Amino acid sequence: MASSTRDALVDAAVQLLDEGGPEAVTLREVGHRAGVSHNAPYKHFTGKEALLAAVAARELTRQGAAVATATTLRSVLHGYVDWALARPARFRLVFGAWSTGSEELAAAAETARAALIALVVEQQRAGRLPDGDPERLAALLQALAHGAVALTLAGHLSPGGKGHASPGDLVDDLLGYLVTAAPGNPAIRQLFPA
Amino acid sequence: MASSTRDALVDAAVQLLDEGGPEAVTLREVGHRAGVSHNAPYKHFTGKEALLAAVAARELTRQGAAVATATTLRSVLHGYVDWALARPARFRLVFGAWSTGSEELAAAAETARAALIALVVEQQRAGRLPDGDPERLAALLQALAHGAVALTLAGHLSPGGKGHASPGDLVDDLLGYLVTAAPGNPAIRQLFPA
DNA sequence: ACCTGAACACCGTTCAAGT
DNA sequence: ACCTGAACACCGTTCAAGT
Repeated sequence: MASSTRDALVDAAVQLLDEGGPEAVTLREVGHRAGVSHNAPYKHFTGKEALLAAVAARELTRQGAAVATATTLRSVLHGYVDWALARPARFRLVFGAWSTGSEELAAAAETARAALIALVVEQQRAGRLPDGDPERLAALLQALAHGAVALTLAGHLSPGGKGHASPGDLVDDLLGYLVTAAPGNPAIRQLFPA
Repeated sequence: MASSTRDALVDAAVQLLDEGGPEAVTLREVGHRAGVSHNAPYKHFTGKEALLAAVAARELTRQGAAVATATTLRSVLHGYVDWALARPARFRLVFGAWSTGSEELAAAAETARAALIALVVEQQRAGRLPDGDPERLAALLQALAHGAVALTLAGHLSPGGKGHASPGDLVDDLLGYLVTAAPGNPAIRQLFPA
């Protein structure tokens, strides 16, 4: 209760972001929706970017928590894709260009990364993913999911209805190729016997 | 010579974009650097976004031409990554959120896509890539390269120096997995005989 | 400690006017 | 057809002042 104004400001900022994109997030309108004056935000945040960083950190923290509770690697990646497609403005904000690196945001990103790596290790032990540095394999998976969403949002992925590969499809494609190259594949086991 | 002012405006915009990011691109400074008044741009472009769209289209057109002249799939993807890392502001602009879709930009994207698909088809015929829809495979490759760059620029990829996988490394990783799953791999050929 | 109202500098855009 | 200068509305930020 001590600083409920701060939460109200972040809430208003998220609301405006979803409604009209980043240019709709003005400190004046944020303050108005939070029931305070147009420069009250400066009593809680250094400036506009610090407010947006708080929004991004909260969003990424929730996303990281969702990753931690997920059980399968595929569901994590599909959850990532679904979130980004449903809330494109939040997705762009979280991974946008920050002039000052918020440590809160970095911590949230690290949590999500760790959860993903744990799932990769688990799948590697089951022989369903290739061997090798799990961090690097996790980076490969996240990069593909991220890029597929980003290109889709930018309209640069299969503009026509022909080769209509959705981000979810591409995630499944990659997982399939990795399974093929995994030690659990009998053909691969023959090539590289234990 | 008819509209050299237009080119001067685009040149100035690119220069400002590289120097100080998108917020440094103000119509006033663009006009000043082009040697005209602060609202002369309105005689050549609908508004600021149209000017930025022209910048993006020119950049993507050049990128597409580079793809068309490249000989190997790997060199195309590494060229994409190197360009994005060297000119992050241009990369972000090209794939940013456009409220109005410039057809010039869309055409440039289509050209680059077609060149990439042609290279994929060629590699498939050589048995060095898995079979299947080449458009979809091209989308997979582009999505990975794009996502690896985007996460790196956002600082969300291997922040520590430990699992230091660069975008170029991830591109090579994916190509390696795809080669493993390709018909040219003897183990795979044994599983799926022609 | 938290908030307000006025004020400043800056920017995108419009308009009347010039050649 | 292309350009200029003034003007308008809007926004981020600062400041003096209030409780």
